[in-house]
Amino acid sequence: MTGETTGGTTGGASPAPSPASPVRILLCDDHVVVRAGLLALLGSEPDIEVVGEAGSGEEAVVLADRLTPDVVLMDLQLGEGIDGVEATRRIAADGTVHVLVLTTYDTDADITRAIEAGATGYLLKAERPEELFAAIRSAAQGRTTLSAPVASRVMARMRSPRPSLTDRERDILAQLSQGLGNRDIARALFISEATVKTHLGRIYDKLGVDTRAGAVSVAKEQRLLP
Amino acid sequence: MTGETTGGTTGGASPAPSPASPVRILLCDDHVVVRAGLLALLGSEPDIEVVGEAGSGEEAVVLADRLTPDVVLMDLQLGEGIDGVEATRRIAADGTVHVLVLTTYDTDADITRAIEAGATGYLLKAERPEELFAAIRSAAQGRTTLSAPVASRVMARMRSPRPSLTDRERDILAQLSQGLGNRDIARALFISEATVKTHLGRIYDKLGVDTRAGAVSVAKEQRLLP
DNA sequence: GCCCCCGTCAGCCGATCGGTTGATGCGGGG
DNA sequence: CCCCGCATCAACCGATCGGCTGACGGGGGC
Repeated sequence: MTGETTGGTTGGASPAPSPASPVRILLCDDHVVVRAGLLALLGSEPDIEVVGEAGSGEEAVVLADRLTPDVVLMDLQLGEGIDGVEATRRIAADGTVHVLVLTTYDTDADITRAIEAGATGYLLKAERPEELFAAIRSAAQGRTTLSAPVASRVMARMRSPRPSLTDRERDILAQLSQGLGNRDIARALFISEATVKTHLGRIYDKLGVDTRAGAVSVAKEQRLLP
Repeated sequence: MTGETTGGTTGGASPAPSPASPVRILLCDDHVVVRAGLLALLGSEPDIEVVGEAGSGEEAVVLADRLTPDVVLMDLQLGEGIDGVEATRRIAADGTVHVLVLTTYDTDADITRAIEAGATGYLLKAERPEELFAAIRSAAQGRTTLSAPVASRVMARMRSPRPSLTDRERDILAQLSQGLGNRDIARALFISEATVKTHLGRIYDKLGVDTRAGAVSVAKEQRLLP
């Protein structure tokens, strides 16, 4: 289906990102003031046009499908409902709409999850407006832009082996952060205590700790849990 | 010094919040887009004038002193330097400038710390613009406005005794969240293991948990730690 | 076909934790 | 002056944790 993704001078009928037709934007953020801010900021740029606003992930998915904007500006923290990563995944799934993540946090977990979900770029809200404009124009053409601190983290992550947990380890960690003991975790996940201990040991290794309290602390800090 | 705090029709020379002279606002937020958003949003209101912007707590304290705005719109999370609570404390100290907290989180700890620091109101960024305008006008006259969810939490807190920790308990909790064992915590704080255990027991009681992992989890969630 | 990763499980041991009871000293408010 | 909240410490006990070694099966990649 998708066929031609970008190219620069597609002779298509309607959505041709060129100096003639502005970049069409869909905003997604659960905070009214942030949406208003982006609206005002982007209003000053003649070649950028906001065609829609979404206050939730679900809304963004629907509007992205209906409006087919060039770029969706997506926050990762969306309060109720699906989070920004999931919304990004669904919107970016068919490859027609580019998602540019614009959020507050530059934690490893957020960045990698967003990129894995198919985000075209990752910017921080503290970024200078010029950077945002440039990133939007890049994203419209499918080019990736990362904030400087984000780029640093990505590079660092590429170098270091792997601080990523398996699905099962995340399950264990989730129970652990409820303060459950090994026996209770085992019961909750329908496995034996021995297995729980095995997983915990590996979690400690990966997070660089050696106690459950430390593991919970690191997990919360790196936002490895919902 | 302070003398007349508010009154409604002070015959003073310069700062008289009346329909004639607009409410003078100082913005404080470390995110450019948020400041831009507030600027745009408030620009639509004729009786509200933004007289300054600060990107850090320190800057806000200086500008509040120099510009003596009617209201400071203050975010609590400010990245580098002093946080919004500390900035609020310093600005609100002499009672001439009202601080209206406008932030993302409605956790108990944030709310109470902000109010204790002297904030005149507490709004969430997800609030409707009309609420924000109304709150600003109220704050200019020293009247308190709370977002609905914030008000609920405050009421709930008034009813329930006090999930607040003592200073020493917070010290213990901080060490605990580093994943330290009782012996290490004792050494770090120059007390005996027995004392650490005593404090921990009380912390468990107050947080409604019975393990160290659970305590760290609750502490992180309620933002009881820096 | 082999190997590696993932998830599962077992047993052992010393160290640590959580709960309990009880005691001391210091400071502030009634 | 007495009481209470806070911080400090002691000793004890059973339960739990963390580290270790070793094992098995299934799925994916080479």
